[in-house]
Amino acid sequence: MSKQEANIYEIAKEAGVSIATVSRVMNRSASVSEKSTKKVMDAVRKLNYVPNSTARSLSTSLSRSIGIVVPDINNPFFSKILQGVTAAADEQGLQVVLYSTDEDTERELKVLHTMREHRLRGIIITPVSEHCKETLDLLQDFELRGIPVVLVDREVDDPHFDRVVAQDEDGVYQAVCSMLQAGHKRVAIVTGPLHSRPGKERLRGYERALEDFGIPLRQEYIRQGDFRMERACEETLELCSLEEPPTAIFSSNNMTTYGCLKAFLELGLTVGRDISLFGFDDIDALKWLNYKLSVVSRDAYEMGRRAMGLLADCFDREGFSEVGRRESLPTELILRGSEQWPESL
Amino acid sequence: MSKQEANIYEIAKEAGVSIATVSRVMNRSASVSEKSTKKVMDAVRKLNYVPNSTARSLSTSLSRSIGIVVPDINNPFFSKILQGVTAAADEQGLQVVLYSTDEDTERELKVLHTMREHRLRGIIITPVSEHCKETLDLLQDFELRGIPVVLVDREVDDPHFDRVVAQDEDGVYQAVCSMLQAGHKRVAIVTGPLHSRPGKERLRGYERALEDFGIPLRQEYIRQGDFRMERACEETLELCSLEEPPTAIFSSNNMTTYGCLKAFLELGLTVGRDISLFGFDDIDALKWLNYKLSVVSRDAYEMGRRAMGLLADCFDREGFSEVGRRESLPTELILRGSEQWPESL
DNA sequence: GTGAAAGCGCTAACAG
DNA sequence: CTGTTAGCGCTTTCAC
Repeated sequence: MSKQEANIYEIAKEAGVSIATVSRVMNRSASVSEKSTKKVMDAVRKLNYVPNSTARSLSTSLSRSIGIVVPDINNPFFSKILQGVTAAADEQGLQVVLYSTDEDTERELKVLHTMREHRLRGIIITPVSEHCKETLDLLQDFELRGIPVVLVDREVDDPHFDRVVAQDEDGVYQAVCSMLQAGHKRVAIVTGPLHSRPGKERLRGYERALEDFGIPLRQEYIRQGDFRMERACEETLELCSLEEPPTAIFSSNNMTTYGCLKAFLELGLTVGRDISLFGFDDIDALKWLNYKLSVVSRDAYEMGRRAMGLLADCFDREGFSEVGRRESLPTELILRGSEQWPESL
Repeated sequence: MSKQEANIYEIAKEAGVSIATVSRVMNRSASVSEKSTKKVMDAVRKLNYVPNSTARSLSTSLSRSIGIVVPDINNPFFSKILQGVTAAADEQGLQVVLYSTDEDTERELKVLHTMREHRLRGIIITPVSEHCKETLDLLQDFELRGIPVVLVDREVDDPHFDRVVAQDEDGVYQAVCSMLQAGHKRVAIVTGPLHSRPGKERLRGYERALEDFGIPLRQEYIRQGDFRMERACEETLELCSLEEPPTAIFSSNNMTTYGCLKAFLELGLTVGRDISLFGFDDIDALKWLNYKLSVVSRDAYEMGRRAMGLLADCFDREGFSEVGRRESLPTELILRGSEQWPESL
């Protein structure tokens, strides 16, 4: 019953060499004679030795773990990002420490504080809000301490950080154009929170498309949402009860899309027959159910991978550049027909 | 540009006390005079000091992080568990290190190996397979080293570990009974992998229900799936093309349910009109879309919390008991009508 | 090619 | 109440 962990001294003793030699063998850091190597390896096997990474981190003052902060683990978009990050981190031999903020600024600050104690090598984060001063301070503090930060999807008021985002505006622009081309004149949008880059950019794409088609913006067609189903449902209900309701709606994210669909159900409206709908972010469930919804799609998994890539890059470079790099991934228009002019109109 | 981290010595010097006093103040581990406390706190603020948890871990040989190993981050069931675990861990001041196996035994072994280097305080895992000897060895090795392991949902061939599971058999039994009560005589099941507890138990629930209703089992109605959509779709297609096709199907998990629905779509069958369906695990997307599917539901979030609870419990106790505890959470029958005798039959 | 020894930053006796 | 000191397990000069 050896509840004890063997340490480097025991291996050295067992192998009849010094701890320095053991260390060299374990890290292949310098050449060691074949004879010594074998003796060490035998001892390692015999005592079932595994080096203690905590001690190693302390000694080298270099951690092997990165932190990732997501606002909502359950949203498929973020779990895909998480998947991308963990896959890429694994390839680099890095561990991923997971933190969740539940879209709550208070929790975000708390999380960021505890993260400071744990010597993380770097941080990947989708901040709750883009204008939270305290969050920004904390993130800057990390960089000051030599811990690089990479933003994903959402940004903060500081061009300094590296970031990976999608070309939201462009995607939405094309999506709305496709609706307008289909003959729609009254196109509405349920936006995301306008204090965040994604929310703002998607709205801008919508506005630009309307302008290009010479269609004046109507304030009552621009409903602000919060990327959550409930709110989106309410806004959609109100949209549909306008004197002159829209014939098409653009929904700004996956949860918003569910909200729109829920509202349609309550009103007895069928997409493609009574109204048109275009969503942002593809939804596996709908796809599998063969629900013909056109969407602006992006590769969340790849976004996660890229974020890890940028971070790993920072590790290699000395110092930090004044202005962060910005990886902007393309979006893809997936047309499944729901953008077309509804049959019954 | 203080890219340097302040350490306990600098604080001690700045405050004019010894490092022991600083340590005591930071940990409230012993009483320190008000005067000293204030001096230390001032120094801490001035130098923006944050204790180094790596050094602390090494010194106390007590880690503040636990590892969680999931087979598929993207499956909502596991992301809910993850949510429960992180929430509970957070309350205990513990960090969560995330590992993903992608349902691959090779990756699981690799992950488990790297986990040994990182001094985790405990481990929560849903193993890929229940009979993998190497995985079992590794898990036992953790326990031997004083690192407790808690199993979630799936088990391994060793009663020693603590575990949290759902009462799958019972839930499925009741579900199938409700279909039989509705008048169905030909009820099929698309199972999960039968080398895992969930797969086996759910099949047993199905069998027991049929027996209790005096309906002989028909092998052609028991189709083995793998908890994935594609396979479930194929099996369902075959089921429906039998000479005497079933009038009702029980699907053994959320992905399987998608597979069944996909098959129905291809065949032009509508649930509730042409065939009955009962699923295991509720699906948010379907619920939001007001899709009337009856399901056996369980609280994955709570399962995650319980797992963390059991683990925390192990930390407090000395030594390990011979036989692990087993928390068995109830399932809930959510009847939405899809279990009823189809209209058109 | 190898070993001795000085840290990495902190905790925890042990004296005072 | 406070300071001194010896580790925690490993890496890394610096001699030999």
